[in-house]
Amino acid sequence: MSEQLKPMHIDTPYPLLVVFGPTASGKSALAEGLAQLSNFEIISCDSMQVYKGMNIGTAKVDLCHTNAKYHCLDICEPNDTYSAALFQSDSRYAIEKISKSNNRALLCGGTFFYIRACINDMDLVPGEQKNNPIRQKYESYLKENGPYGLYDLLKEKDSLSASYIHPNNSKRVIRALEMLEYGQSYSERAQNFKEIKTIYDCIKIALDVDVEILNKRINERVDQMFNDGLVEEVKNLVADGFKDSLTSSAAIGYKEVIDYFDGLCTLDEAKEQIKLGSRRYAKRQRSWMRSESELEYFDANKGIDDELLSKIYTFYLDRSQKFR
RNA sequence: GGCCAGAUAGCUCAGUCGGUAGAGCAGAGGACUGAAAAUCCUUGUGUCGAAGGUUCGAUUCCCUCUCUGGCCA
Repeated sequence: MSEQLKPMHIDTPYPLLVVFGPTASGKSALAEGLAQLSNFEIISCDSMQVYKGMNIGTAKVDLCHTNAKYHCLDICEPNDTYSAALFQSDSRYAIEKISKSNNRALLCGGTFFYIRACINDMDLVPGEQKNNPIRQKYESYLKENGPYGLYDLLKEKDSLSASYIHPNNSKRVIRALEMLEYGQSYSERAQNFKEIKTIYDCIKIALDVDVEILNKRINERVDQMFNDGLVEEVKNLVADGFKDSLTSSAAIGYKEVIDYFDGLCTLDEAKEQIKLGSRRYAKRQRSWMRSESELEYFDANKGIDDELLSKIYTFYLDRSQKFR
């Protein structure tokens, strides 16, 4: 506990460049462009691009057609259960590696929670997703007593933590109960969420695209995914037992195609659902970005051109002086 | 041409035994510490198709018209 008082800091030869932006805003193109421009190595911060074989639907870069260095891509099987905690250690390991070769780390991806887990002074309480007897216990309690029954249990054991969580959010309620069994209280942490500092020197930027323009790009991108063979990709994954996975099969673009395979909707309906799901995802990302501190916004309505690239690169270099 | 059924929120539709209306979806805003592309919360005023009539009062009843389905010719 006393160690928590002084924030951890890890030195890197250059400050990290952290790129925020909703899905389809051009983050990947920006990262690729900057890697061509300077000695950046890219750490993908994306909860779905970590899985092998999920390429088209996650808009993953084609590693055969780039000489940029990427990390945290294709690091596990679709049936594995990856998590923020695993990403925390994987991404920090990548930063260490990049630093040793005296390159610059560029974090880029849509899973902002993963970015937070990486750069912030966040220690995560244990919690296996699979074969976890504690979770199984509370999940069956939920089944028997309903969300409010479960919530009452948390109120009994730790009323302060309960006050931070909505009764309907059973996933979080279970997690809070699980944390208690490890001697940790959700509330103790929740009180300090806003105060947590980064452990690296970071320069955070965000790509800004008008909603109407972004929605149009999302629609076009989804159409392109289908042209590129998304259905075939999902079919292959399903043949390998994809549907039993806990996390990866819930990805936008995948769950909808599975519904189509299961006869729950037409292919056109699946496509529309993917567009809708992507739009709503972008909305959640925008909401997250608004609460993210020290974000420098760049207009990306016209896409990623050389002008924007050099503008952002210059900004990064200028801001880097601050850390010297 | 005749008969029937519709026309209400961006969409699909409820409803008002006559006192100007509400759900789902979409949209908007938000939360987020080992599932995060997940999970969860908040948010519904619209010439109730148009004109006229009855009435203290009509989106609701009556009449005419327009449009959309369906059926019969």
